[in-house]
Amino acid sequence: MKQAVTLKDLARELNIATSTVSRALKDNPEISAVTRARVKKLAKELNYEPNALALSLRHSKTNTIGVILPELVHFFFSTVISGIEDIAYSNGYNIIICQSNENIDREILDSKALFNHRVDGILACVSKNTNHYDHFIAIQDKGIPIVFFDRDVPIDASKILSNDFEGGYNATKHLIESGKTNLIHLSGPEGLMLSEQRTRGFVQAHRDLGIPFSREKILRCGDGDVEESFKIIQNALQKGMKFDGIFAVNDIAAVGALQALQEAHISVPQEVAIIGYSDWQFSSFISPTLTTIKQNGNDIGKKAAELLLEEIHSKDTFIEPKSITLPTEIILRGTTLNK
Amino acid sequence: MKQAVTLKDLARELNIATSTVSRALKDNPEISAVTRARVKKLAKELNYEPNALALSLRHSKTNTIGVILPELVHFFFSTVISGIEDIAYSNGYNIIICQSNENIDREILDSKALFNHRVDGILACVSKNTNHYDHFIAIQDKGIPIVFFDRDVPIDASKILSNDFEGGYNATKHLIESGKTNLIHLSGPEGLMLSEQRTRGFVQAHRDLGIPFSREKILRCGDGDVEESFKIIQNALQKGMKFDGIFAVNDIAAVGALQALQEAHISVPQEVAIIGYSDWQFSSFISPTLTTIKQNGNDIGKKAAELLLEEIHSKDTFIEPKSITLPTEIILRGTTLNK
DNA sequence: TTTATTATCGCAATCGGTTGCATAATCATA
DNA sequence: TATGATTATGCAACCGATTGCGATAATAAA
Repeated sequence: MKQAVTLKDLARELNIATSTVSRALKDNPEISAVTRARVKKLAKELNYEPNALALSLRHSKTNTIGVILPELVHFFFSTVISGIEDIAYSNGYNIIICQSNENIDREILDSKALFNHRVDGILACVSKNTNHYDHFIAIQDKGIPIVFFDRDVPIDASKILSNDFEGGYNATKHLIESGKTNLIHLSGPEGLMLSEQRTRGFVQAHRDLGIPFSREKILRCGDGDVEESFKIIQNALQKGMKFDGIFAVNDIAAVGALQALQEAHISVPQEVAIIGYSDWQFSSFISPTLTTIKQNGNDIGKKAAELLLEEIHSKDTFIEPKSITLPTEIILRGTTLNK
Repeated sequence: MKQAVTLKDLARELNIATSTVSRALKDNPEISAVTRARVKKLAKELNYEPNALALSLRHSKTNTIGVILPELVHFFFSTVISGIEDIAYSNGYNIIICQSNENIDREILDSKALFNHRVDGILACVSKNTNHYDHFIAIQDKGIPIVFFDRDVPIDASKILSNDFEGGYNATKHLIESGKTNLIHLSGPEGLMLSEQRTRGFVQAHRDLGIPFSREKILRCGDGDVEESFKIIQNALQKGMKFDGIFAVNDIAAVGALQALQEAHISVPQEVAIIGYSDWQFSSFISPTLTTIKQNGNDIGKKAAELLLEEIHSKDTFIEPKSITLPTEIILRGTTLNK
């Protein structure tokens, strides 16, 4: 099987030193124009491409950033990746993507693999069940910057977060201002700061707007699939629970709730309004269309990548970690709008 | 800033040669038990991790496979990736994912980047507008195996395809057997073999079942967003075009069609039935739920990765390219079932 | 003609590991 | 005691590039 062409191959062919070839290819003025031309011609003929591994080893720089995230299949994350790619590519960086499948063990393996590949930096969104952070701290200690996004972590590092409190607050406020005052909340997994913030927003909006609130209005919905929230709402209805509005921790949970309501012949939004979170792709397809809180994933990805590159480029001088919280936006659609 | 620990660091600390350290860490019996223990102890203390770059360079093996695909945001592709990951990880390989954004120029850059990183092999799904293949052939010539998936290409290489002809055929047959005999087809981009196969299936089913067919039943729908097919169907209705069934090249196009019909107060599936393709995540959420052709992305990813690994492991001995076509499955739902 | 100055190019170390071979030390055997 | 076998370790080349420094030859200046 053919092997890739190396500098040495070119040098042997032209009967000159590899160092000369190297310099010629990068237009070093110390090499005569004649030699430069000869080298370049042969390089083109043989389709020479430099070995990035060797370069990385030499320069201790891979021009690669690693990305760890829970699941690719989430629409939000795929928009984050697009944002990351935009910034990375335009700065000459490649990216390696790992998905942890919401599993801390996989996350640990991934982080180790990225370190072993000597990525120049890491962008990470921790898994739902990540409850210790040694694997990230160990990498930071080796001098590799990490920027966390979307999900907050108790680590001294830069973070790009979405304002989940505000999102939860505005979602709830919108429901209340639409005339719904008996709300329930499908909350996310316990311990995931992002979902706790949304819940906090839900509670605070009740207080600020003078709506009574009790703890049993919060229904835990941690798995994040349609079936789970479907059953939870179905169950609530069977128990005779009364409510006229639902704030779901994400659009998937909102869809499950919607289906349960439709099956029970409860009209949406007339009898019960629903608001989701994250503006998944399907949310504008379904019927009625789903009101939701949009996090701009693309922006989050871009900001996170920019921040990381900044830290990479000033590796020696210590940089104070920044924490940026991006605003959310409410997308009004059919599940809360009564036309 | 701290630097990563190297073999040399360990050797200096222990006052022995790096080669001894290297051997000790991998339990080489030529090294005395005492030394081995000392080395391992220090390695653990300093949190030594081998530099994958150096290893790769030395062995001319990165244990990494590159993946090129059009867009991550497609549900189908994210399932393919999961399949690839399963196989890759369990065989000790990492993956680098690049998305071409359906753009051949980006695809060329990606393929070059992957080659420069000396991935051991590449899994590729070409972009819609890829019309020449030199960039892939150049890489093959350098001895790096490539396996293509989902979209067929005129290259001598292994391929894992989905049986798009069969899918189109069965979709059409299902519509006809449901009593719909005046069908239109929202077809995919011209030149994309996969969409042409689906169209071929559409035509052949008409022939086999004795249903008259004319070319104007095929409406080109190349962009693949909801708005496009929405307008196409809206336009067709305004022109007074008659039809009682739609076979869409994918679920996104099917949703656009559904919306156009609903806006025109045409009942689905009673007046017009719809069938999509690929079983996107949202297809079971929308109302009515969408009948579709399912391609098992996970299987495609797994098979493709398995085939690639096979070729990687027998790099020297020539391997005859295999072409595997996986069957599709029809998922019956609301847009064709009249309960 | 001799010395100084350039213009070109090669040597060799380096990045962080691996590995064939040589070497030194220890031990057993005749 | 000398020899051979065994054990434990080090030396140095190598993977594919880069780069400081030195070498050589050609040219210019004195």
